[in-house]
Amino acid sequence: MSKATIVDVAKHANVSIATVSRVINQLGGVRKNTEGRILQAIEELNYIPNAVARSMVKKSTKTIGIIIPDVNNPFFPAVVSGIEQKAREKGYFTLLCNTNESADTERELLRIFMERSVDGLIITTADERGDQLQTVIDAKIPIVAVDRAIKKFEVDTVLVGNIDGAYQATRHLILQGHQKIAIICGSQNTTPGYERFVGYKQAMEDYGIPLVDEHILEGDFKEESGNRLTRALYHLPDRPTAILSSNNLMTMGCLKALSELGWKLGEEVSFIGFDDVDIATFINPPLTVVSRPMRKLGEIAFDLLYERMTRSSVQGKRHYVLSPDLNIRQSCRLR
Amino acid sequence: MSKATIVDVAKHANVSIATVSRVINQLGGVRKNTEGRILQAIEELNYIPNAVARSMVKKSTKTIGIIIPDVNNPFFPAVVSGIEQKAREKGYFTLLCNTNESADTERELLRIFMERSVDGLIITTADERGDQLQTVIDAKIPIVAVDRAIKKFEVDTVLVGNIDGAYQATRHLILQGHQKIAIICGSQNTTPGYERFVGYKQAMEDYGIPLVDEHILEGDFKEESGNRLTRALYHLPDRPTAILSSNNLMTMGCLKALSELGWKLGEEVSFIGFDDVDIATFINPPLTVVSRPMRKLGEIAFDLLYERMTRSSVQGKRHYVLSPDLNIRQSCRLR
DNA sequence: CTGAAAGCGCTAACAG
DNA sequence: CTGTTAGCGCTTTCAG
Repeated sequence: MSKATIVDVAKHANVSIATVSRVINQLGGVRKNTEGRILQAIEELNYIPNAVARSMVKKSTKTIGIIIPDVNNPFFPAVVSGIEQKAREKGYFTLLCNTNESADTERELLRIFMERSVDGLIITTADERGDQLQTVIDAKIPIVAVDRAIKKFEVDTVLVGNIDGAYQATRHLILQGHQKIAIICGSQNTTPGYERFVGYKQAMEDYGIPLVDEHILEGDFKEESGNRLTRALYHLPDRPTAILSSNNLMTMGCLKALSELGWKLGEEVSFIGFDDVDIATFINPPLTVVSRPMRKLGEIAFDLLYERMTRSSVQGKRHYVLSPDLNIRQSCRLR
Repeated sequence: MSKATIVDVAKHANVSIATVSRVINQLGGVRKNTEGRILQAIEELNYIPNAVARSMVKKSTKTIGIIIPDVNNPFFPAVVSGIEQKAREKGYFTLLCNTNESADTERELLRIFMERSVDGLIITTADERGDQLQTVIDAKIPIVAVDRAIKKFEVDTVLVGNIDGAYQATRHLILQGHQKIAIICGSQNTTPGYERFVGYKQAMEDYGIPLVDEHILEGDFKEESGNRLTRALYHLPDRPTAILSSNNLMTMGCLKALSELGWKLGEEVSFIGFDDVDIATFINPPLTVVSRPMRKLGEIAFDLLYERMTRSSVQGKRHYVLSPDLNIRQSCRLR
């Protein structure tokens, strides 16, 4: 009993395959009686339509590709659940792939997506220049950029206010009396990494606090760098009294370092992290963080994509910038 | 310039589509010269083979479906990365879906997988009875069960030694002098949930320690239940001196509860969790846990599936049981 | 309301 | 070595 086809159903119900197709796709215009026979045949033969064949003629796979740079960063899975929920509602399926921040892997993945004819693409790219997207653009496949912009092409984009978030965090620290505020930056060749630094810098300047080179360290958004750089700060002759970490993974590294060094969080050093981490509320003291609306990001991304995929011409590319929230808990103390 | 096909390439290179197909698929038997012309045509036209059309005739999509019950549990993404790496190496692509422990969602997903003709299925089912797999079995699509067995059908299975792990953990506690050992169980209608309880029970019995009903609580593998049940234990007149938590999410809940209650981990109450959590090593004291080889689980799962998909007849179903490790850190104290 | 027939882009015999 | 041709399972005119 291997895989009934539409032909089998047609024979079984004594109709043509066209009619079967009509009822499968609920196109109407079929007599109740015939429809009944067909439904019954489908049932009896355990017929399941072949989506591959359908895609072939419809030239639509009802599949969207999603590319993220790091599965191990909980931020992305959270964004992805936002996308997936919306997608499933609309009958779309997702192909989720991880580049590990490698531009080469991204190219390869993009090619596979093209081969598999995805109807749309949602991407947090590993290379914001965007040349790798040329073929996708040429094929007129809708693209939505999430969290990181694409320089080379005009595409719908949904970001969060990184400058804003970092500014708020830094100001919070300043208003509490801190002057020696260090920042552990993310990769400066990514927009989020760069912008968070900009927000920090702006706040410092606005409040007339001179920047100290030793207090500005560049990590790579991975845990290890957070750990390493926190240690570096600790061993500075002019130790900072507050630290701003540019993402969740590095925050984890920082926290481990603090604990290992015995550098008392909230007492000897104030701390704010970018992105909420699941332990934020239960470590002692609870962590003040800049939180980003992750699911929302994904939902909006899919909505934008969906419009492009269905409505033939949405004029102009849209740019969304969602606001982050400063989530004040107890890891910052007045000086 | 919308999507060149094999026909375009053939015309451009002045050969037949069959020859083009030969070079695309590297079947050999094509004169160097012709091959050159074809390659050039492909280049010039930006031709990308259409995987949908290929699947249609080859009756293989080079896609495997993966079903997991909870994306928010880091255990599963870890298993999945093991699967994906192996899969990608072999040229397979994965369709990853989450059921949220809903048997209905699982049915729906299974149907979609069938429609999309996945070549194989790796599943951690939300319903171990397995009736929902009937159609997949009928279609002779290979299945590998991971972490949870399937009762109704004989399928390749890869599990971890839950009884063993829980036994080791419990014994460790006992040997440290604990008698009042509580267990926060996972759902008892899942094998892992049940078996971990069995391991606990066996150890208790082997060492002649009577079971106390109030010390045996059933959670649902979610964080909230870990939190709630820990509180319940705390308020018991006969408070336990050690707790065994049946999974990572519940462990997080337990830890939060301990911290909120001021119930001193490692001092007033010893603790062992099933599954490593990323904060295990950096909270104070570091957590003793039963750790499972997650990536390995995924890798083996794919290997088994791959054999079934490629070799026509592998005789008999295989069952793997991987050993967990008791990772001793400092959250348990001698009494 | 229903059926016949023409593809969708590609692979796989089978001929030459 | 290369070309011709028959499908793969389904949707979609176009006729009846």
